[in-house]
Amino acid sequence: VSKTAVSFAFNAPERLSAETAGRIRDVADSLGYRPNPLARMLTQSETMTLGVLTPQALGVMFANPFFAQFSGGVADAAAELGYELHFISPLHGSLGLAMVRTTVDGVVAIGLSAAHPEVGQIEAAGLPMVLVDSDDLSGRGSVVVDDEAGARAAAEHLLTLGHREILVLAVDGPASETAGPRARGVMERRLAAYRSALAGAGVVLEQDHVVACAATIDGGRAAFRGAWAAGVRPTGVLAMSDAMAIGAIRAARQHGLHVPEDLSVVGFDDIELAADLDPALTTVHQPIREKGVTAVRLLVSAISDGGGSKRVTLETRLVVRASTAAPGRRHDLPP
Amino acid sequence: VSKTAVSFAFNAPERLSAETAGRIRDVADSLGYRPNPLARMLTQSETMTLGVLTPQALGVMFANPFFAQFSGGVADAAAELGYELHFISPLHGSLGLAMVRTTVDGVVAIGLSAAHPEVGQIEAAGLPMVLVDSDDLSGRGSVVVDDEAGARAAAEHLLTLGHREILVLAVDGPASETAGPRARGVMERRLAAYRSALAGAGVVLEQDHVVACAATIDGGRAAFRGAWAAGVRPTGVLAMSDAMAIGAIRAARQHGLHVPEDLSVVGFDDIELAADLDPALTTVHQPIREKGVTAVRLLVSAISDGGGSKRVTLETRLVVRASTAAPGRRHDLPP
DNA sequence: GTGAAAGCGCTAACAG
DNA sequence: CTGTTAGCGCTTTCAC
Repeated sequence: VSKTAVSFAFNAPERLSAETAGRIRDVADSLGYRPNPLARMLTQSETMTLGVLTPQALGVMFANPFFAQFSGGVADAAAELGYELHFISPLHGSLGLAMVRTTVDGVVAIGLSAAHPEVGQIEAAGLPMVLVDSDDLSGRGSVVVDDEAGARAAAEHLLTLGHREILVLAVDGPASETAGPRARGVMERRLAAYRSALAGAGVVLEQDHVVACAATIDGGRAAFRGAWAAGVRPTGVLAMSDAMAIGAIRAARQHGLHVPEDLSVVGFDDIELAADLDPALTTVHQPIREKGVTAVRLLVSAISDGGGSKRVTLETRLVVRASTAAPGRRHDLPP
Repeated sequence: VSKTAVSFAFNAPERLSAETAGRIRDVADSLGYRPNPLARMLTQSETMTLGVLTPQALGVMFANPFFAQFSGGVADAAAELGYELHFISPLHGSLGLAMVRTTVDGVVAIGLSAAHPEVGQIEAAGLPMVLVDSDDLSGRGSVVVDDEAGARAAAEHLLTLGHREILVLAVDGPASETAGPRARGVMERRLAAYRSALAGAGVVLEQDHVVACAATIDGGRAAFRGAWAAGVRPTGVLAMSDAMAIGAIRAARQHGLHVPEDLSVVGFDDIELAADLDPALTTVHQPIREKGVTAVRLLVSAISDGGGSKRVTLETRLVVRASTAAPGRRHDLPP
C-alpha cells in the first residue's frame, strides 16, 4: 500500500482495482485517517474557498440585516458551486493584513470602493475578484443596482408628498477607509441622485442636512439625534439603508415625534422585515439575495473560465408603505 | 539573499540587520511577492482560522436574524483574537464532506446536537470544538442559555393572560439532521419546559398543537398556516424563535386575525428588531452576541491552553411587549 | 494496476 | 547575522 494508492483511492477511485480502493478506504476509516486538505491545497494551488471581503468589522457588518441577507445569497450560490466561504474583514484595522494571511480562490468585495488600496493589491496578486456596490474603475467584474433610479424615486416621493425640509443619512466607513482618493461608491451615487432630484424642486441640501454614520440601527439613531441637536428640524428623512432608517425612527420617537405624522422616513434596501416594522417602512427595494448570488456566479466563472469581467446592474424600485405621509402638524415640541 | 533571510524578513525582522530586512521587503513589494500562506500553514500546522459549523445551508441560517447577530459576536471575538472566520455548512447535503475539505484550528458548532455524527468525527480528528445550543454529552466546551427558564416564563405568561388553546412552533432541521439518536437539543429542552409549565395549569399540548418548521419567517408562516388548515384554532402561540413568531403573525393576518386581540404570540431570542416590529414582539431575551463571543473565547482558550472544556450557561428573561394580550373575541372567521 | 521519485513554498534546526 | 539542509503531507508524471 503506497502513497500513490492512497491518493488514488480518494481522488480517482476509478484508477484502482475496486477491491484495493475499498480496502484502502476501510483501513483509512478505521485508522481515522483523512487526507490533509492543506497539503492538497498546496500542491493543487486551489482551495475551493471564496472570500467575502468587507470594509468594516464583521460585527458591524452583520448588524445590518442587508448584509446578512446578501451573505445568504452568496452562501447559497457558493455551496451550489461547491465552494466554502471565508469572511475577510480588517485585521487590527488593516484589510491588507487580513488578506495576506488568507487563502481563497477568489474574492467578493462588498461596499469597497474600487479606489481602495486593498483592491489594487488583490488584483496585483492575480486573485479573481468581483466588486459589489462599488464603481468599477478598471475591467473587473462587478454587480451593482440602479442606485440613481432608486434614490431619485425616494426623493421624489418625499417631494410629491410636500416635504421640503429633508435630512439625508449617508453611510460612512471608518476614517481610514474613506481616506485617499475615492471612486464614487454607492453612497456617493445615491447622494448625487437625492441632490439632483431635490434640486429639481428647488430644494437644496445644506451641509448640515447630510450626515454620515455607520449603516446600522445605532448609527442611524446617533445620526438623527446629532442632527436634531444641531438644530435641524426635518419633516422627511432619506436614509441610505433600512437599518439607519429604523435607527432614525427610534431617535425621532425619543424626541416625541410620530412617524409618519411628524416625520416621514424612507429607507433603502427593503430588508425582509421592512414590511413587518412599525410603521411598515417605505423604502427602495433592491434584490439583495440576488446580488449575492450574481456576484458568486460571476466570480466562479472568472475563476474557471478566466472569463471576461462582466458588469451586472440589477433593478431597484420604490415600495411605498406606512412610514411616509404628507407633512402634518409641525413639531413644536421639546428640544 | 537566501530563503531563510526572506522568511525572517517577514516573520522575525528583529533577527536580521535592519538594512537587509528593509531591502528584502522592498524588493518583495516591488516584485509583488507575498509569502504563500498555504505553505506557511502547512509547516506550522496552524491556520489562524476558526470554523463556524451550521446544521443547515447558510442561506437558511442567515434568514434567521438570530444567526446574523450571533455571527457578529463570533466575528468580533475572533477578530480581536486574531482569527479569521470560515463558515462550514453541509456540502451536497453532507456536513462531513464539508469538514474534510476544510482547514481550521477549531470549530464553533451552532445548533448541532452533540449526538450528530459529525460532532464525533470532528472530535475524533482531534479538533478543538465548542458546542453552542446543544447538549454536551461528553466533556466538550459548550455554551447554552437557560432555555428552561425562558420557555417556562413564556408559557406562564400566556397562561396568566388566560390562554388555554396554545400552538407551539418548534424548530426542525432537515430530515437527515434529526435522524438517528439525538441528545436533547435546545428545542427539546424548550418544548419540555413549555409542556411542564402548561401542564401545571392543566393544559396539555395535543400532537397537532406542536408543529416543527425551519427557524425562519417563511418556516413560521408555513407552520401556522398548516396548523390552521388542520383545524387548530389557538389563541396563543409559543414560537421557539422570533423569526418564526414573525412568520406566524404574518400568516395569522392573512387569515384575518389581529395580533394581539385575536392571537397572542411570544417569540424567543429577542432579536435586535423585536421592539421595532408591529406589534412589538413579546419574547424571551437571550444574550445573542454574548453567546458568540463566549463561544469563541472558550474555543481559543481550548486551542492555546489545550484548556479544559468549560460549560457556560447564560441567562434568559421574558420581555413583555405588545404581541400578547388576554384572549379577546374568539375568531369566528373565514377558514 | 501499482510503486518510486520529485517537488508545491515555506519554516526551522543547524552550521558557517 | 546569514546560508544549508531537511522535511510538512500530499499529488503526479513516469517507469515497472
